[in-house]
Amino acid sequence: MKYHHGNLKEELISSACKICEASGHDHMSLRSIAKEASVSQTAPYRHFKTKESLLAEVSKRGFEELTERLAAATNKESKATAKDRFLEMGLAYLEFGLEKRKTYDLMHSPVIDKVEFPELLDAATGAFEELVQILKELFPGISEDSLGKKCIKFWAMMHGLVGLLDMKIEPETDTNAGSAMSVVKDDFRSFLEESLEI
Amino acid sequence: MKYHHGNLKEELISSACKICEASGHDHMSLRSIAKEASVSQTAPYRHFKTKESLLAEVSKRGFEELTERLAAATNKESKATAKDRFLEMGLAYLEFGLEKRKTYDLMHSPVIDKVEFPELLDAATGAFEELVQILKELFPGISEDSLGKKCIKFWAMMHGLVGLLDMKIEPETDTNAGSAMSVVKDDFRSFLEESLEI
DNA sequence: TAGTAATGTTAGCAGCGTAAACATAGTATA
DNA sequence: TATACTATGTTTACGCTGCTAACATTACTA
Repeated sequence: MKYHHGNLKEELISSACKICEASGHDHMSLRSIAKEASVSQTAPYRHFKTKESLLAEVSKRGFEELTERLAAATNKESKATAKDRFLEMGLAYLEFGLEKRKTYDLMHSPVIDKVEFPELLDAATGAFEELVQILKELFPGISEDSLGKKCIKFWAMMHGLVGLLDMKIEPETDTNAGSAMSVVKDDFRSFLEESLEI
Repeated sequence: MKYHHGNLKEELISSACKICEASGHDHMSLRSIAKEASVSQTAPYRHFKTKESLLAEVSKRGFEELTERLAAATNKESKATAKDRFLEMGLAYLEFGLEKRKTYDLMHSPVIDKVEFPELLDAATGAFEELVQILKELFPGISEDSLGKKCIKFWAMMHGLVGLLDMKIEPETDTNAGSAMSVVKDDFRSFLEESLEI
């Protein structure tokens, strides 16, 4: 029986990330995470005060990856116009949300109180900041007030869109031409371009 | 010991609704619901196949109430213009989301798979239909395609807004003038009016 | 009035988060 | 180098959970 794993904390987090994306955060048990890391059921308590704090770490990693993706999409090094990079960012957000659906759910789940985990709040805010920056670039000299409104509208829309796209609520128009899935997938760029008018 | 409660199913649902709004859906236990209804721990199983199906019923009631509120806000009997009634609807949506925050979370939680509960999906779609109707009225002769886009954008934005307003992610601009809370509470109507341009 | 279906209870399972007590290993100090 | 201390693992156990099975009571129906 060998004690001292060496890098257990990190391995627990990555096990947790794996299980989260595979089964969803409400099917994650501390015991199954420990098992995945080949360690006793209570070992995680040497590295995390509660289960919630481990989930918070998973959520934080999610926001960090999202931030990276958004930053890459709006990369100033690119020769693309600010508008094009803005559109890329919107696409990147949606892609992350749909690709890492269950992690995205955890990130937005009320199960984890962000107030209790300042680092998680920072990570979430960091992702939001990417939007703030590109919109500042798109609308130079914009007032703080207008900028705030634009950010909120766009962020909220993107967040809501992920939910709709995943069929949590599927709209129903007469011809079903308005299916969220079809509308956005068919012409996401024009959809986003129009959104700039918000 | 008196058997046969008489109206247990309904009482379980209302107990569940009460506990949900009080503690949040992840702190609801079947046992606490049964206790609230002064009945044994396994009694609910005579009326609900699983805990999830009871939660689905709570969620369904939530969508029904939301639908009622949206319908009341856009009431055609009213002498207000279509635009005003549209704004009222937006306000009603936000009010519901913030007022019944925990129920709203359950309604949008992935814990309940709407595909497994067609009646829940119907209830959710019913709420969405209220938006479709008022937008049709606002934009007579609009194409199905455009209508679909408008609906999706608006619905997504409102949903995202509820999340932002509840500080799940609080935006951070230089002066904090862009706080979701302040932006929307200060001038919700103008915020929504601009949204019509989407 | 007898038989059956509906609806309640009790007992008990396995899985959960977590705390307490104990075991081992690595590190700092005498 | 010996010893104490700290970090990090295990074992055991508690109360709570969703759920099943077996049983009890009441309501309905032939």
